[in-house]
Amino acid sequence: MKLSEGVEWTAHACLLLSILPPGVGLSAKALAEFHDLAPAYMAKHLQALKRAGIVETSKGPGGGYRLARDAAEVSLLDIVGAIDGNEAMFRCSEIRRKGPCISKQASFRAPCHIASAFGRADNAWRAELAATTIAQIAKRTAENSSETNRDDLVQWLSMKLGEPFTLSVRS
Amino acid sequence: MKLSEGVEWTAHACLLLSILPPGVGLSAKALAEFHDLAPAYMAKHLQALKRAGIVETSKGPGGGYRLARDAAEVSLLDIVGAIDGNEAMFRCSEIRRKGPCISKQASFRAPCHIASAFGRADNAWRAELAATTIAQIAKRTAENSSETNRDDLVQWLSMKLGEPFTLSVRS
DNA sequence: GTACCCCTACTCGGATAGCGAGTGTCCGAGTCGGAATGG
DNA sequence: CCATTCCGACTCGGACACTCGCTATCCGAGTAGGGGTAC
Repeated sequence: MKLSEGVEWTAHACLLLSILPPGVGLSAKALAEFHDLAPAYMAKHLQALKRAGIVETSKGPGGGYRLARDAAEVSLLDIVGAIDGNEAMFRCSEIRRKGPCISKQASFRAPCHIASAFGRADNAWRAELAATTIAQIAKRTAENSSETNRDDLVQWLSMKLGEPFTLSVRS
Repeated sequence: MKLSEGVEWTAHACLLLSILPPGVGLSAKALAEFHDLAPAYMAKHLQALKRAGIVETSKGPGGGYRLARDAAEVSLLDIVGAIDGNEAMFRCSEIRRKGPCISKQASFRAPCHIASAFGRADNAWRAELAATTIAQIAKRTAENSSETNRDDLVQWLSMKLGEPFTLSVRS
């Protein structure tokens, strides 16, 4: 019952990608370096994001990963689904139908109430994640960041992109 | 991000224990047999329930497992905590503090908004499970069970307990 | 007949193997950009 | 000076080992109850 480590990695990666100008991307190596993570492993997770249609890729020099759609259209649930899959945490194997005291005349038209309860909990969890987008997180993070941190970020991105970079608020 | 199989096993086991008269228990072997499960593995999970204080045990002939408190005081969250632990699914490792563009003057007084969002989702999930008790599930299951199923259950329990057993609604 | 004792069967409880998903890494396929070259 | 070609470096993408936690099992510790025996 533990979320994959890659969820945290890719969520932060998407957060970084969301502040780039449209059409501009960053390589897996750069995205890993930014948070001091293993480059190869980060690349593996980013491939999962691409398979899910969250990011697009370009090969060759100057290529890399960029968001495939607006940051307001990328939810945390999308990222979780891309990395860990969309299966429910609780998977009912209908053990109530097994056992010695189940006769052939037994009927189970009603759903298993244990599975139903876990299903409701799962829906509540997913609803909360679906309601949180990368754009929202980026906005809140920007509002709480210090001047120093912003300057360092701008300088680092300018170096990595090979062109002057300025922070701009995107919807 | 998958719940342990033992959660389903022990939830159904608690459901069965909840309809027994006070002070009466069932052995791990019988609880496993009832749903056609591996006895040794079921015993392992039941030990986890005991460590969590959900069930009590008695050794020797006639002994076994019984609920340590009223079924209305046992929630699905208690069971999940006993089997899978109480740690949050998302564990923030604060990677935002790592990396080359974090200077010594950087300040992170505000919490990580990604971790906050996952924390809210976790709380929603746990709240739903905490609000569902074994007693509620037993009540709903009883209301939806057929006459045949109830008779088979009564007969099986009478045999296992070695004394006549009758179904009674408990709060 | 009664009280005591022992013994057996039954139960829990922790210690011990096996396996699969997640973790971590590497090398090949493809592509863009620029340098070199010839006109 | 300009167009073309070729080469190199950079990037993604999938294929390949490794580790840890869940799965699964077994055997020893402890106990209640019943049968046997002595009084």
